[in-house]
Amino acid sequence: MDIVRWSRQLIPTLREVPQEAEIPSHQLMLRAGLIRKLGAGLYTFLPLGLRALRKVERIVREEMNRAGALEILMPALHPKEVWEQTGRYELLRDVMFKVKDRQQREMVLGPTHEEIVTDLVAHEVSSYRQLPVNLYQIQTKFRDEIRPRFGLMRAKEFIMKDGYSFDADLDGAEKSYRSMYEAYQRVFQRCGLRAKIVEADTGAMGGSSSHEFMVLADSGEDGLVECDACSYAANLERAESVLRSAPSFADAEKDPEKIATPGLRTVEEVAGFFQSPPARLIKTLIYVADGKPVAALVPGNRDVNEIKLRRALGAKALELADAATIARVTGAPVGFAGPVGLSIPLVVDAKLRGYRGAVTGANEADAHLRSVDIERDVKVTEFADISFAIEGDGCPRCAGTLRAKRGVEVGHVFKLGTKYSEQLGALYLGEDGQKRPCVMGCYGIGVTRTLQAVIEQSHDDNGIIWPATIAPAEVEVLLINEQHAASVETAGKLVEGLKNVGIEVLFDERAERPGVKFKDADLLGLPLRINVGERGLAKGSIELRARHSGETLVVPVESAVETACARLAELKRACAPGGE
RNA sequence: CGGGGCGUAGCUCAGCCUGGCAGAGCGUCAGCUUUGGGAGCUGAAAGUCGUGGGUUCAAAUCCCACCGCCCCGACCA
Repeated sequence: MDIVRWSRQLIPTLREVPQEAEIPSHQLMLRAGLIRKLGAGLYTFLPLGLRALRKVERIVREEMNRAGALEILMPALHPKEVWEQTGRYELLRDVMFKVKDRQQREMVLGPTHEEIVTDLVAHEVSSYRQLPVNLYQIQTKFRDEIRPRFGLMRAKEFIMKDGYSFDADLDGAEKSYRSMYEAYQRVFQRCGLRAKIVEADTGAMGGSSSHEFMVLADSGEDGLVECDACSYAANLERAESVLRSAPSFADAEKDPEKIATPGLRTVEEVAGFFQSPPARLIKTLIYVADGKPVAALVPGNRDVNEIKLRRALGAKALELADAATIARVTGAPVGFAGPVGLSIPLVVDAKLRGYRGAVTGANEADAHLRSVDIERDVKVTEFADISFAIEGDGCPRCAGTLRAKRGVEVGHVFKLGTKYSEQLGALYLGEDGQKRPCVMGCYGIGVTRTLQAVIEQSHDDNGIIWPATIAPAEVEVLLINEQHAASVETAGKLVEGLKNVGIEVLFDERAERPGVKFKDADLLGLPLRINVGERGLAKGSIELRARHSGETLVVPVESAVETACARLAELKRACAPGGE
């Protein structure tokens, strides 16, 4: 273990909040001198930031190895052709950085590595005797994000642990998935993170199912719901929900009636006019799916979930229709579309089943219909779940109620099936002499994002509060007056003593005023701090202060190392996975 | 890509509306004083005012174009 002397380090702390940073974790990483920006989504790790990053990586490695995964390192630069084999060159076209070599060969900077690892396994694995195999790497990924933001949370270049399992059959793949799922729980616990596991959509990865590991935070980019009674939790992209009671509205028995609503287009305006809750309205949105117009109907208080809609339609391309298309299809300007009399397919949200007395557009400028009965008046092509769940919906698994939260996705595990192994020829010869594709899983951890998520979840007004397991150093020794000889001597001995028992020490021996050093110590947030000063030494003692609680112990100099050691062990235990 | 904001000293920002010597606080450097929660005094260094063009006797300030950064949205393993 080494000693970090503040005065000989590069720890450029900032008194003020940099203009570029919005959320606490980003501000604190900059202020504590952990990172610096080169450009949008591009960051340099300074020495202390790198130390913390390496600790996260070490935890990830240890848990991957424990679970039997094998570390490899693949290229970040890939020939374009590998990506064309699976069709993902097209699919991920916009997120990939593309470059050419001197011979004008087209290359991409890898945004992920399914194709590359599967190609490897296709060449090197040929028998069921070699399975299962689980390979991972910790490597820099490149994605041309539409909008990098929040520092390391969404960067153009970031470090990711990506792992891939290859099994002979579904049972084996299930076991591999389970084992990674459990390894991930351990990883995040050891990083001091509380990660919520949610059911997730598989997106461009493909595959059958997946779970995301979410760190709850208001600044999180993902919406999710969790049940207040059972363990159900899901990303909003995927979340199902139920209505506890069928809504009933006024005038349900009457026939549809056209009402003049001049200039009223939005749900709020129309709901206000009818003095009804937005839920009484039926929103009719015109989409173009694979070139053909369709109408999607959802309750007025909900939004269309385009992922669900695309799945319901089985469409490859899906986008909102433009104003001209809407006018052609509905005969009315934007804002007055309704389902009655439309001749295009109508996909109706399942939550609209039994809707009576609803208000819809009349397919005519400045007019709406009231007393619409979805079953009686609308030619429903298909009922399907195509809307987002919202706070207060019923849980699909129990009698509980769903709560809406936001989270940062720090890990994602997928069951991939045989999509990649078939396309890239990752086949093995079974016991029976038959060739079969490997059943795959893939598993990602955003390493740099995880580091920042820890800070987002663990800080106060004064600065970072590092979990003991990933702090850039474990104990800060703060020399209050560097001109007081006895203090200097004692601090020096303590630093040596801590080092000798294997503790990582940051020694703040700068010629700064005490206040400056105290403020910097809180900002940087190492778990324990030892203040060595004249006042304490007069009584033969130092102060041992815990960053997370602010609790300060007065400890005799002789037992300072021992006490610090014991305290640190406690703090580390708090991050240990259950049962250890 | 659409909408909004910003770009002046290392950092945070004022000055711009109403054109006329480029400023403050913090930081840095030197000296003195001070030493338990971002000290005090004295002095100093430090800016092509994002870039280019235009208007004007004169542009940080007005106009045009471009670049960069941040936020919201769309999008996203």
